[in-house]
Amino acid sequence: MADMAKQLAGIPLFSGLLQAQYEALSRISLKRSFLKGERIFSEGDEGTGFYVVAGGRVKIFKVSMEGKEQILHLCRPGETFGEVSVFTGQGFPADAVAALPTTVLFFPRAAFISLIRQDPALALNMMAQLSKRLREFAGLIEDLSLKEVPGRLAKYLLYLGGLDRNDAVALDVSKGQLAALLGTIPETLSRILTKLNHQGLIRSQGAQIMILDRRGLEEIAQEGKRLP
Amino acid sequence: MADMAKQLAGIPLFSGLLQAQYEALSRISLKRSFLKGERIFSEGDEGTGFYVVAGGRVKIFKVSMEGKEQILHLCRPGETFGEVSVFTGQGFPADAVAALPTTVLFFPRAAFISLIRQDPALALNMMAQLSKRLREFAGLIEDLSLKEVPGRLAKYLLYLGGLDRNDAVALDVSKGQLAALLGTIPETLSRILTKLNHQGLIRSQGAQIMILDRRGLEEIAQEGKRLP
DNA sequence: ACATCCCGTTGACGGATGTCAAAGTCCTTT
DNA sequence: AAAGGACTTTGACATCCGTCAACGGGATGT
Repeated sequence: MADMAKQLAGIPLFSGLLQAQYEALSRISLKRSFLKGERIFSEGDEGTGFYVVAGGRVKIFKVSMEGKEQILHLCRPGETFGEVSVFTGQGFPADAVAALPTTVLFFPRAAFISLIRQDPALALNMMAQLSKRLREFAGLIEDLSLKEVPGRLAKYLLYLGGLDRNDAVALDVSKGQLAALLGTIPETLSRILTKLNHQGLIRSQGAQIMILDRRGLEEIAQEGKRLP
Repeated sequence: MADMAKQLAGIPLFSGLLQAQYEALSRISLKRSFLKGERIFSEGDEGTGFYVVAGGRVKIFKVSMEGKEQILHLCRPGETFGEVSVFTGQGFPADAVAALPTTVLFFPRAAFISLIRQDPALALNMMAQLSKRLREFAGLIEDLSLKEVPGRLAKYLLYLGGLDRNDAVALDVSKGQLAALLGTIPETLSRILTKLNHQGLIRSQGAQIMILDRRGLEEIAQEGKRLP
């Protein structure tokens, strides 16, 4: 139980809480594991609580009638998902599937809310979490509506390359999933990658991509410059 | 001061609080008014607090390099905006402009946070507010990515018509703004409205629109049926 | 080693939508 | 009433992107 508390302390949502809170949290939480591809919940399911990713990765997404999917978020360890329905009382707004072998902690709604009532720090953390997600979504909406696919891809590559100021980046998702993340389809993504290669902006080989011209990518990502 | 408290009680964010909280809220809030078209804040501005619409309407939006705008949300009386930067501590994630002559209440960040620490009900309300917005954004992302413009328009018309089960709806925004809300441009919106008229699904005349074929609109909105 | 399958790539094609230009309409102002 | 301006509509056009189809390659399992 003590190491459980230590594990919880490393999660942003639970940072800076009192010791008693960690014990309470570990008491109410349930550990669940999923195989890669296994569904965690579906859109519309009743939300009886929310989740924190302990290990693996969880894909939150919407699916169209024709089967095309738009990824809303890829949750990595320490991130939460399913919180929305805890506070609105409605069903989950999207689907959740394990994108890798995944372990999550589940926090039942009622018990968690009563903890929030007791500890304002937990409430503030949760609000920060929701706000961060809201900001991300606003960015995604902006990208989908105001940028073309090359712009979104360039932005993503720069994001990957900006993490460690490294020009050699490795895609951490399959290209099909990257397409769904960028709001397009694998064919289009493949064509644009080819163009970027041809233009000398990147050199890509499988999931390994070298950023050759940062400035060029920035022009595409920010100013919407066209690819010849 | 007493009527101020009464006014606050009508706002979802502040529902169900203790009397003392209403007094505290009115003490820390600032009333501000804006002319139609006046800017309330810009993306990136430091967020020193958040707002509640008292009267009028506030447009929250993103603008592309080329000047196209995507409306994220039209805030009506009782709704909040600018909360995200209160909890993330970063700048505002979008622009805010008064879409009508507008009055807002401004709540400075530090004072509001200290109120949250004192009243879990306020915290829970705020989380519900954030969650509701998150759900909306998820829907907008889904629409932008997975639906075509006719689908988004049909959904919007059905939304307007569904409020009072009335088949005679009146657009409450200009067509240019509606286009920005749907993630398109006025020309495209105009063409699609013409098509819907021609198809006998609606009969539109200026801002007045008669829904003639609900089922037909639903097919377009949900199943992505094409317009001939 | 071979077959199979999944993923990614490439090509041909069409449709939806943004761009540019111009005309038309409505409302406000003078 | 006339004039001006903003909003809306319509047309011609370009292009991005999704669809369909076929191919290639690497991984897995028999």
